[in-house]
Amino acid sequence: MLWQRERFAVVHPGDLLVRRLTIGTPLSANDIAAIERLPLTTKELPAQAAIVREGERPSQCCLLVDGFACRSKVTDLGKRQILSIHIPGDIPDLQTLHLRVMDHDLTTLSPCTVGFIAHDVLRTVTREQPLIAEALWRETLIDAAVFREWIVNVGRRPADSRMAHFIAEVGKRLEAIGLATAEQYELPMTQIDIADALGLSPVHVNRVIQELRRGGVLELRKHSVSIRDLPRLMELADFDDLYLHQSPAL
Amino acid sequence: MLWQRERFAVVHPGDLLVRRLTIGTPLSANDIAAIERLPLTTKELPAQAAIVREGERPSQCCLLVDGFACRSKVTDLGKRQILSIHIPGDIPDLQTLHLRVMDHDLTTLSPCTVGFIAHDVLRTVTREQPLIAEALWRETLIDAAVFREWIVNVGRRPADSRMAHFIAEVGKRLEAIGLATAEQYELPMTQIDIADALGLSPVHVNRVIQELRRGGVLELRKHSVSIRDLPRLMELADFDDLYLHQSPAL
DNA sequence: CGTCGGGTTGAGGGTGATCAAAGTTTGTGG
DNA sequence: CCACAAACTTTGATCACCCTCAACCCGACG
Repeated sequence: MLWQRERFAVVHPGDLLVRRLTIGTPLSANDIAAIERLPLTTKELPAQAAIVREGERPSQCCLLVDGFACRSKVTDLGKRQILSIHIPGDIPDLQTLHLRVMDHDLTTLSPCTVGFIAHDVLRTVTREQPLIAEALWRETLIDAAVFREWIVNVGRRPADSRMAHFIAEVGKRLEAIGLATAEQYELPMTQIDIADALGLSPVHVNRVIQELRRGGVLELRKHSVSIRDLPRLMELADFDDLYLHQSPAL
Repeated sequence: MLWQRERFAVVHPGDLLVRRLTIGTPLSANDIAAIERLPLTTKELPAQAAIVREGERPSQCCLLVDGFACRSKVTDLGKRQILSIHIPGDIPDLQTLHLRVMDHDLTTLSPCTVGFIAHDVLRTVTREQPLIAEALWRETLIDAAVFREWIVNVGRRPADSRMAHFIAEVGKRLEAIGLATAEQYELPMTQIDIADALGLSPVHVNRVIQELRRGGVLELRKHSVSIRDLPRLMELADFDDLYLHQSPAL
């Protein structure tokens, strides 16, 4: 992943945020300037590091500048469920701005660069510039739309379809930020992680991957995804990218 | 449900909204007045009526004044997944304020009274009074928190536990608005609906209900839930109400 | 009284879980 | 650079949870 870190090192984290927010909401020059002025302290984290944990009351939000992270919960029986995957440009704990206590964990999947923005600064800006508030609000709404699709995925799709949907979603989102082509991307997750994201056992995930490989749909080897037959994948996945709301709000 | 409709008929829908929003966010008298001034057109709907459908671009949000509703999606194989249950005081399509196109359906479960608030009015108010925006934003964040818990529920809990969790959640939320005691409430859902909410088959839902009944945990008969052993239910459900964020934001 | 939606029951099967062990890759320290 | 450990992947065998199909029952309602 080193190439990736270096690639993003040249991008100012504030720019990353501006680029992201202006996709959905038309911001004024004034708004954009305000976002760029946001004080941001960046930090490097190793893989598998906790960014925030369930029960904590953070006083800042985290902008993922580089690397992959995920949100997860653990049941009383010790089973882990991954709730979402996060990629550069995401603000995976934006909800802490208005929900004080974390109801789940946020963890890095790969080595990450994260930028932290203090809640009080963010709250001041959003109160003074309503369009910034709306742009951020919209981000959390897209988040929720993805959660909804995941409920459908784990609730109603068979394992192969579930897997295909997951691969399609992550690919689509990486493509939107220029980190993937339609058929090839890096995914720093073990089969155990994928199992936790899909609500399956690791053993079954392994078998599904092999089945998709044999079927010529996709290759999935050591953190690298290659889609061999995109139409088949999409059909198997029952994938409709509407829920990602990647086109502008208006 | 008639007693319920009459009960709520005396409450002005605007009050319902004020009461709900002030739980989480401290609003000024000015804010409260603005909310009460919001023009609201109410409408009566029968059970099983579509309020908004996937693909539509509504120009208003819907405040559920009385009755039950749910959000759902259908896969290409025709399987339905219910994404959330909504009770009086909820604004189940608040996300349409910033995400133009609906990515799922919103349907009544019982006869409902709904109040509609135009997007443009809502947008004006939220831009002028940031605390109202924050209060509404917070509502959508709690929504998302519930979605997350549902991912865990369908992804990682066995059928009986899943059922128990669902019953516990709805009870807890109804209790918060004074529509249920801890052990008794009305739930206008068929076993088919419950199956679609839990990602199970109707037949299996039936068997799980019987098992819980025999075990003395709960009764569930024709739209009426009676919890016989609340501690057992909670334990079985692995239920922690943290994710409902029912205590104030601050 | 007949119909219809919903609940209940039984039989049989399949998807995916669990358990266990053997490969394989990765990383680390000597 | 090699040796070793740890983490991850793969495979096989067995099992259970839950699904499907099909029939029947029941109460509500026209």
